[in-house]
This record gives sequence, structure tokens and C-alpha cells, in this order.
Amino acid sequence: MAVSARRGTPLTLEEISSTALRLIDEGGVEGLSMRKLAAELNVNPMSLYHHVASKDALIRLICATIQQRVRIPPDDGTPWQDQLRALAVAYYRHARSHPAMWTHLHAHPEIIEDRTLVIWATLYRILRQAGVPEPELRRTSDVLHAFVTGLITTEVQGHVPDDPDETARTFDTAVHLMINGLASYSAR
Amino acid sequence: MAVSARRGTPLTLEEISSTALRLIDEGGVEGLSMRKLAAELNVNPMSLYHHVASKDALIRLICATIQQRVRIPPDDGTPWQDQLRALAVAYYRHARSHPAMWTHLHAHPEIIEDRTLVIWATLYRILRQAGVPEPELRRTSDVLHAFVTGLITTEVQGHVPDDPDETARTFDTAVHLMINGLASYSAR
DNA sequence: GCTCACAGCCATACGCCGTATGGTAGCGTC
DNA sequence: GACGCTACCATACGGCGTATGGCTGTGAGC
Repeated sequence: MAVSARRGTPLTLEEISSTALRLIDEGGVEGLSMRKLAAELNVNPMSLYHHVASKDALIRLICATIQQRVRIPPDDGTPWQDQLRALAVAYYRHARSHPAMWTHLHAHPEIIEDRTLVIWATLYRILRQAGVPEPELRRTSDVLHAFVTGLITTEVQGHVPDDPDETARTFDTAVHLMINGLASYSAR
Repeated sequence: MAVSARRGTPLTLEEISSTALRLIDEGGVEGLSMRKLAAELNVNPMSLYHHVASKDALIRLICATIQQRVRIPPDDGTPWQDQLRALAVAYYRHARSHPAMWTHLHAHPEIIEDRTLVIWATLYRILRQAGVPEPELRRTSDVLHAFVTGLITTEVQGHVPDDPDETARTFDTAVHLMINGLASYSAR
């Protein structure tokens, strides 16, 4: 099989993508290069191309992988306000775990525009509980998703001071704004 | 002065930055290269460096320039709800005029973090009219700004269909959500 | 009118990048 | 032993940002 002279074991896709993700975490997406990645893996740059079609494809793969790792809270029967908050928090934690990748993903939504993801289903369910009428569901969930991603992006980039208390308060303000904004639906 | 052999007139900073902005509009920030820019200006790549310290500095310059072109609506005495909407629309139009640059700016907020900008002052004013208490102003404006940028980013990237009607409706939904969210302040 | 500093421009080169092309080493199968 | 296949690699091409150092024409000072 002609395993690399410099390594004992053969390369795997998993090893490539996890190392790439680590490099991205450390130096941003711009900080990732196929050559650095190869060096990190003790391998010739061109060897990577036997497992991955291109750098772009690798990045898409990584995006898809981490996208599936969001820990969506299940329907626990609590009021929709609590569930909305829990969902936002889950999304935030997810973004926090790989800030650079998140920012890139948010700036290139064409990479993954899979609307069938669990997160959308969950959001729909919560909004229905909040009394949002069916024809407004799509629009409202788009808007809320945009709101939350905007908020997370702002915080993930440390545009705001790093004080965790302040972050939590800002998050609270945002969630309250959204909940109050939705309240007019359930009032009917 | 040794004007370029290939051009009649000397290069100007204005000419450089406006051409660069055009290239960015056409091909995204990644599509801009100092070499292409020089070719576009009929000039040697290194000539640019007599007017600009680096590519990064050029991009920062462009960001700062267009940032000053937002047409902030003046205080016209109308209710804060209308003014908030007008501000959001102005911001949206601004983003629309240079989508690629906007996306880049939004993904790298450290480029311009000038909080003294008119937009913040305007937002503060409107929020005061809405009854937001002074200690909450900073947080609330941060959140609203994040909301709007999130929304705009989503739309600017065409993640949503291009139908202008649908865009307008989504925008309406968002503005109503924010206004309703803030209403709890003025209710007091 | 002469000198000289300097602004404006350019040629060359270095070290990065992604990746096309065309190998080569070792394995399993017949 | 021939063959194909998988995994890996060497070399090379065209792009990038920009450091370095040189050229040239202009205008100020005398």
C-alpha cells in the first residue's frame, strides 16, 4: 500500500479533517494551508489529495461535520420561552466551540443551506407553540435565526469585552427582546 | 516626477481605492489582488505601495470610506418606531450597495470599531425615546445592532430568495419583532 | 543655469500558496 | 510472475504579497 515513509500508519480522512479543524481553531480559516496541514501530519502536501478533492471540499466537509454536532435540546414540555432560550444557548455554545469556523460558515451560508436540519424543525415547533401563524413560520424563523447568528457573531469575535457576566447579560437582553417581540402572537 | 510610462497622469489614492472597491464589488474581497489592481490601473504592482502601506491598509481605508457614506436619517420628530425602522432601512441600503465589502466588514469588526459613529448616537437617541433605561442603553443597542447585521448578512448573501416582496416582508417581520420587543420598556 | 533632494515609478526576487501532472512502492489476485 | 490498485511522493506552474534597490523627471535653492 505504500504507506508514508515518515509515518507508520496510513492517512485517514478523519485524521485529516480533525487536524485541519484544529489548525482553523488556532489560526482561522485563512491560517489553514494544505502545506501546513501536510507538515502537521508528516506527509507530502500532495498526499492529502488522495483523500480530499480540494481545499474547498475539505472545508465543506469540516463544516458539515461540526454542523451535525449541535446539541439541540429536546422538547421537554416547558414553556416556549424557556425552550427558545435553551435553543439559542445551545447554538451559542456550538458556535463558541469553533469560533473561526463558525464565522466562516456564517459568512458563506451557501456552504450548507440544508433547511432540513433539526435546528429548523425545533425552531418551527417552538414558534408554533408561541402562536406564530403557519404562513408566518418560515419568515419568522428566518428572522430569529438571523438575529441569533448576528448576536453570536458579534460575541464570538470578541467585539464586546470578554467579561462572561456581561456576555450573559447581553444574551439575556437579546432573548428577552425576542420573547417580548413574539409575545404579541400568543396574546391573541 | 517620473509619471508612469504607461499612463499620462500620476496615480492617486482616490483612484486606487475606488478601483479596488470596484474589484471587490465584482469579485469579493478574496478576488482582489494587488497585482490585478495594478493591471487594472496600468501600473506596476509595486507602484501601489507608494500610496498604500499594504493590502490590509488599503482594505481598511476602503472600509472607513464607505462607512462614512451611510445616510443616517435625521431626527424628524416621528415616533421612535418609525425612526428605528428608517435607521434599519438606511443600514440595509448601505450594506446592499457593497455586499462583499459589507460581509467582510461584518466578519472582521475589529477593522472599524469606532463607537463614536453617528449610527450609534442615532440608535441611542431612538432607544431613549423608546424608554430604554440609561444603564441598559449600551447592551440594548449592541443587541439591536447585532440583530440587524445578522438579518442584513443573511439577505445580502442571497440565502433567501431574491424576490423583493419577500425581502420586504422579512424585513417587516424583523422590525416588528424588534419594536414589539422594545415595547415593554415604553409600557412602563 | 546648476545642483540636488525627493517623489513617483519600476524590475527583480523571495517565500508563500493551491494543485496539475506523472511518477513509484508495496499489496492482493490470478 | 504479471497485473492492477491504493497510497504516497517529486517536480513544476502560475498565482499571491511585498522587501529591496534602482531609475527618472521635477522643482526648490542658490
